Amino acid sequence: MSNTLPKNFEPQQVEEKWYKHWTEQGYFNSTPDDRKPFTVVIPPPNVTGVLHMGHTLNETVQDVLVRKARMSGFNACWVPGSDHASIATEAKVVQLLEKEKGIKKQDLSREEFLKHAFEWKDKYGGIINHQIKKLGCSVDWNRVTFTMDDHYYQAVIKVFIDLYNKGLIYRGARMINWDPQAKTALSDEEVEYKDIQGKLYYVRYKVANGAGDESILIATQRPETIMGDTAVCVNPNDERYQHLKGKKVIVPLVNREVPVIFDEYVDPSFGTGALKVTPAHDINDYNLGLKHNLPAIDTLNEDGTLSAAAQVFVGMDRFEARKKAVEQLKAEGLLMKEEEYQTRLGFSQRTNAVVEPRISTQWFVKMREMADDALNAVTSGDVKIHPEERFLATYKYWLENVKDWCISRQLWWGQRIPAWYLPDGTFVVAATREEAFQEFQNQWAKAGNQSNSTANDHSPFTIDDLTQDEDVLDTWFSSWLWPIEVFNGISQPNNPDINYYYPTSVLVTGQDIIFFWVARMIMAGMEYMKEKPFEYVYFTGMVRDKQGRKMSKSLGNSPDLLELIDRFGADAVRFGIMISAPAGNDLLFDDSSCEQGKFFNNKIWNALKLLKMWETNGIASYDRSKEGFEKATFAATWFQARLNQVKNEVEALYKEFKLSEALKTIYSLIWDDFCSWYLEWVKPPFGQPIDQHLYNSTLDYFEQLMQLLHPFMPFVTEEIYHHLRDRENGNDLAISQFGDLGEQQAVVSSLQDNVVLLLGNSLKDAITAIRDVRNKNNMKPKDAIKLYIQSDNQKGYELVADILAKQVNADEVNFVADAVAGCITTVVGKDKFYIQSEVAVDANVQKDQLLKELEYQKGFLEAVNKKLSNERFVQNAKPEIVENERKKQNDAAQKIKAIEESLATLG
RNA sequence: GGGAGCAUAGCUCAGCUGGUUCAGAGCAUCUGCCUUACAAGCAGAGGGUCCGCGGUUCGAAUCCGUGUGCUCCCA
Repeated sequence: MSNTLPKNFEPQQVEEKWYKHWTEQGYFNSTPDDRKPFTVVIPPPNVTGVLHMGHTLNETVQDVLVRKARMSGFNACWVPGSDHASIATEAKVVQLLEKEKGIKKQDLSREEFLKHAFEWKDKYGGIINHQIKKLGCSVDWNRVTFTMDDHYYQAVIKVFIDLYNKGLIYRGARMINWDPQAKTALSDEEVEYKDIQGKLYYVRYKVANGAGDESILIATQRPETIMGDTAVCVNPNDERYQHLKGKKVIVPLVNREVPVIFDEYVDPSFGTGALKVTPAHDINDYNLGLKHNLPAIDTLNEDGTLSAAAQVFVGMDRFEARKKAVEQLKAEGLLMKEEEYQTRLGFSQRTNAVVEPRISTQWFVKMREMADDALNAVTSGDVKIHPEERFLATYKYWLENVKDWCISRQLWWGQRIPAWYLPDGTFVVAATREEAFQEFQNQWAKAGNQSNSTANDHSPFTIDDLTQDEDVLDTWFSSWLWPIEVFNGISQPNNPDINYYYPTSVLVTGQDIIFFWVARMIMAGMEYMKEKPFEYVYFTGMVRDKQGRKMSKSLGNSPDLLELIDRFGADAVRFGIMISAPAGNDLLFDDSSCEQGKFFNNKIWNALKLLKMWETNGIASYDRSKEGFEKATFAATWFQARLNQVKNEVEALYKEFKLSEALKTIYSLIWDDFCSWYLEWVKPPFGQPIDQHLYNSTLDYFEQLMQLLHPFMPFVTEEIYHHLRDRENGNDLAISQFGDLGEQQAVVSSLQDNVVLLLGNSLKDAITAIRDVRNKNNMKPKDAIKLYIQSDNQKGYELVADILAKQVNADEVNFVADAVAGCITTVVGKDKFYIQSEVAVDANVQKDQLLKELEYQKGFLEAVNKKLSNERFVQNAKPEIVENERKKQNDAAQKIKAIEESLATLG
């Protein structure tokens, strides 16, 4: 331990040193034992991504909870890992291959592409882990899991097969959301809707065999889909179109005759009341088509260009085709009107391409039953959501209205769907080609095709005829197993880890993935573990910039985490994000809060320096009477009481997940109570030795404060912990247990905590009031005063008189029974303080102040009197309330008396 | 269109089951201090019709209704 501490706290060296030490000691590694587990699984970030401020918030919250649990007797286990993020990663790999190596995806085989993708993953996947380390996260690095690890891959396949066998997965042609850029299907949740200024086109459809120019006017937003029209629909009650019953109309551009159908679905007041029906390209039209048995003509290719079926504009992009279609309709005199129209369009969450409703054969999960289980888990209170009021309703609504989940993606990066096809299109679901072949044979045999010899393979197909489904599974179809499979719970059911760590304790995540992930994890948990995956879900808010804008790459308003850590230190960044993060609310993040954290580091560091200086100056052991001891150690007695009080407050705040409040409370305890009050109270005169009791107590308190703060700011606290006292190897704050430090209180006092706290408050109030007087009267800090106290509680003030004298620079403190002439008076509560000074004072200043106070107290008293004279109040209010009012009445009267007396002495 | 939430000091927010220890905190502002832990600091101070309007109540920032404004989710 050295006394040559640097002027300021230097985070860079300290952080690296401690993180290395903690991990080398294995403090973050967990294996099952007799203690209760506290399990957290990290929401796996995208493997190729970097941590943004949202992650920073999430990881910090988790680390706070995990460290707190580790220090509270739990076997804390925090599992890190990452997600393969199929669409996002594949898009990135495709893009980079083209840019860096000039390779196109279509020129690669599946195997070649995957090889590139894994290379990419190995190269960039480490960034996230590095960032998590830099932040100080206490994750178990022995448990790093990736959603494409072998065991995880197998688990996903196993679950797919199981759900298929249970009839919960099916394959079929449905209207799905198609991303023409990524060329894959999307789930409903992957589509984001935005308000767009569009146009409504009024197009004339001629009536077939109609008299002369007879036609029907149709309003559409998508004239480029006209070629796919297979009917025109009107409301059966619409007077205007009764005459069209049984008639046909001619679709423009392609001149196809289609029927006019009648359905109440059509809103007669919208547009012209006539709707063109394009079953292949609109979900509502699709449903109408099913109902009326209409053909669906798919006029689009998978990349969003027009297909041969469109007959015109073939190969043209859909938006280009829209322009052309409008031009041509105009030329043909069929376009009657264009009008501006506010509409909502679906965009792909990943590529931001306009999503195309498309009929396509995909794999789906039936959600109804599993959704019910997931709903029960939450409504029964088994899984508790924080903050509940905000998210419970959203959660319920989604689950009650859940639709089947489209899980197939036309991509290569991900778990390949374990379905095997024969050339005729029939398929089986099986983990391997061999199993699939066996299954086919069984089916073939069962169907009565008994082989006529002893040979076991007489089916008309060979194993080489089998082809595997080309598609992979939605990323979330693997993520939903996360809390189970990070402990190998699917691949090796009932292993010791899963039995010990599951269900996990708390899931910390953003509210934006409540459906994608949280709800589905609960489903998977209930389905495969018959138990919830976590006890609590804690939703953090969204991190926005100072102006309230969402942080995003395109706006460039998201700070780089490593750079922030570089500038402020990890503790300061953690402080910055936590201090501005009220539970569940969005938070406006600004660098300045990190700066505040840095200042805080420095403040603590300087308190350490002060203690080191005392050590150098010497420690004295005084012999004292009991009274003398209590007097000398009042500050310590008070701080002990205050510390106990705050510890309880913080504990309560943790229980409610009010982490930001907890940090504020600790911050204020350290800065205000410890540094500003306590240390000043016990500080010996310059160069003098400090009382041994006080010194030891101060060390104890400092230790406990560091322990209290450690979950939030692990590095600086660990560093200081080791500076405070010499520690044996293995005695580190990171694994210290709450309650173990400072249990044997250094200062034993006969005074009750609440008495001490009250007296402490009076002392603080008196100091502040007297300092205010000094300030207002322009006294220099060096100008000493003489102080006279007139109080009912002389005994109490005697105990703290030395502190008071020091804090207000009084060279004399006396107790008096009457007003002292020639003094400035200040009234604190019922007590009067007379300040005598050499400096000439302006009586008006304090007179004004006293008058102001008098006015307030009189108004206050009047209000109380009014209340107490109200019979209905006295009758109806609770007795203790009335009693309290009487007390207030009495207090106010006394205060007024004290002030008036003081005013009298001023003349 | 359906649902949820929010509105308190210049800014960001606390205020649990209604009652002047309830009108608060942190930033920001102003004043005075380079006091040998810390000027990245210390000591003080000022600042609010608790969004508008109704209601319930002895009593409303708090409960109810309504209007306005904002945010989010869903179609």
